[in-house]
Amino acid sequence: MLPTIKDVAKKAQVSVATVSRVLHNLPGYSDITKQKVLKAIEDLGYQPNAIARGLINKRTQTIGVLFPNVSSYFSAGLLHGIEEVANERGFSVIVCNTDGKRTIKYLQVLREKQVDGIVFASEELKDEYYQALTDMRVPFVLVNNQSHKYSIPYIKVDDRQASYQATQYLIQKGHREIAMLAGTQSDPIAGTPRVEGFRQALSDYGIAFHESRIAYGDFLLEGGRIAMRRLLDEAAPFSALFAAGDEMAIGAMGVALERGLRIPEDLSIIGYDDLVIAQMVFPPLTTVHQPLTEMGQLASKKLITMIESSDPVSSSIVMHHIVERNTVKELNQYK
Amino acid sequence: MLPTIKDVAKKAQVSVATVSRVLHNLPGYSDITKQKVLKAIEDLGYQPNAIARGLINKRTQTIGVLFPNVSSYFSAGLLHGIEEVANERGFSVIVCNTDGKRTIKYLQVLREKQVDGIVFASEELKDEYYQALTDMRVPFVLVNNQSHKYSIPYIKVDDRQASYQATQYLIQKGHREIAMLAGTQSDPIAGTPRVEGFRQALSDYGIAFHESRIAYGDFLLEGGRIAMRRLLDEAAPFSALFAAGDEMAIGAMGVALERGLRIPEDLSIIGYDDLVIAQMVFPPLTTVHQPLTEMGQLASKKLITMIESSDPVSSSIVMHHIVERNTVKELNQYK
DNA sequence: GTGAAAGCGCTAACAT
DNA sequence: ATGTTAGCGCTTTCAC
Repeated sequence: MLPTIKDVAKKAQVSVATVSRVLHNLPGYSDITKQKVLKAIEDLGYQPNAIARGLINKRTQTIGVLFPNVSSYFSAGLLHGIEEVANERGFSVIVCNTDGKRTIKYLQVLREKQVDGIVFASEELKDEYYQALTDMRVPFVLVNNQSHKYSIPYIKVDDRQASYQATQYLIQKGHREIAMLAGTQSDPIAGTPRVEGFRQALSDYGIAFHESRIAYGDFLLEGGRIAMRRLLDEAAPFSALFAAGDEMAIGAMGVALERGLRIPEDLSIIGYDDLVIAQMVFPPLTTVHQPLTEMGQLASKKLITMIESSDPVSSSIVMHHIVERNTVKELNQYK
Repeated sequence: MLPTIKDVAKKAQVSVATVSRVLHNLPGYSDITKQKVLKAIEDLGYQPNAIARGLINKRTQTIGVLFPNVSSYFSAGLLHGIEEVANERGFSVIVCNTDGKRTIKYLQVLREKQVDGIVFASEELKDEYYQALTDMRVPFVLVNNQSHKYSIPYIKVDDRQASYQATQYLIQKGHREIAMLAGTQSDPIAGTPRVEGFRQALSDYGIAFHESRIAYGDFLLEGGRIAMRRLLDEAAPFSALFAAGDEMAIGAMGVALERGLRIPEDLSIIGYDDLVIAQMVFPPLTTVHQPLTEMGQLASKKLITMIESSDPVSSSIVMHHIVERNTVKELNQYK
């Protein structure tokens, strides 16, 4: 049995109340008692029981984080940031991999475990989830994700604008025949807005939009490969490609290379996300950087602010930027 | 305030003991009371408080996982497996990013939070950690890591053998001039054993070992790049390279490509780990597969077995295997 | 300056 | 079949 506060009290020959006082640096004991207590704690190797504390304080100093897929690079980056500031502020984090179907179940678990707040990442906030979340009466924030229906603090980049700029970047490098590898068509967060940004940029620069030059993937490597083949086989020729996710961009690079296309000489590619792999592939991928760690940090900060002060916090649109590496060629005619 | 068992009892007009009984499907109540209780639970939206439960049961149904770096691909894969089976068995997981220096602090937190067990991943088990761990009196397992001093269940691949086989694979493809990109020289887990396997294979096949043909990196991309340049500049020429980690292998690929070497035509490369990126680079990397998810699953299974039965469990050497992709060329003279 | 005691939400032994 | 009660380890009010 681990030593409890009672053991300490007995050993120091004081009451548990006094032990508790010195534990919390509250006033009300002589210096000599303090020493006795400290010594007893030391001798016994006593450490307070956070469970018992939590029962009284109604605070567990624990937050829950829900991801659809913990092992994606994306989640890993966010988690890193979330865990970092949570830790600094004295909170632990319970990770939950919803796999897109265990969300409700996990919310229940988190409620039973009495977490003090929740980070809800990369998944659409369905009504059902919203309901469960508000029922628990703890604050929560959305990451890489936003709700139009409810006003919940969120942290994300402006997908539409980032896509616009990625497209614009290609245009400014002299490209006019540009194809797009879009994400899941139905995805209201990372799907539609990125396509809109792309189309808007083309339109603003007076470039006709060819429906054939857009193919839909699922953000994953293999989906990117398949969509890329379709593009290469069926679309009007293009000199540049905007992929709405790095994995897809990398899949596309592979397909292009297999077909003997050199990158960027024969085909320019710009990705989206700036996953760590973007700098590992050859040639290194030019892409839109999303500050994942920072987003995670912000999420924790906002959440903990809400937990500790219960006053409302604002949402954040974090800055993306284009990281120029070696997959986009400047076309001669513009030089 | 969330409803408590008392609220349910009052509403159902029974005692809390009865509510507790139906909650746990224990015998001792009529069907009619059961209905009343169930209805009250439903109406109130009651969910039990796991903190209060934990205080009594001395079980929190929570495990802690310590990683030196949560956001590495490596940890992400392990975490995935760990979380998956933990969840199936009714446990939550608290992640801790030790960053190589917060280990002791985290162990303290996990103790205070009364976790039921701990997965200690990818970090050397120093005496100090061992001490803290045993002091908490909860079971723990080691992943990708092992202790020679203490007998703690661990899960890992046989690094020495895997390296031997990777080297052997190159030899069997006809290569005799083989260089190695090793990991951190002092790393007793993933460093030394891999070098030993490499040397042993060369020796067994009667190939002389050139000290110049081995360069040390740090398992990371950039370290791999630097070491590769050194190899290319200073080592006796070689037709094949064994990199003790995929990130380093990919860094080496980039350097080779930059120098105009074609892979695998001019240089064959085999990696180690089979991180998801291995299949994303071009050409796809031949490498030694480590079943990360499976290792994570095993870790959870063993740990939970220890928690629930407190009888000892064995260690596991999990199977690696070589995944043949396109970075190793079969040399003509052997055809 | 210090202690006794109530109680957080729940379980389990003991009554009835 | 159902209720009463004593804690689990801690915090905190109230006495002294």
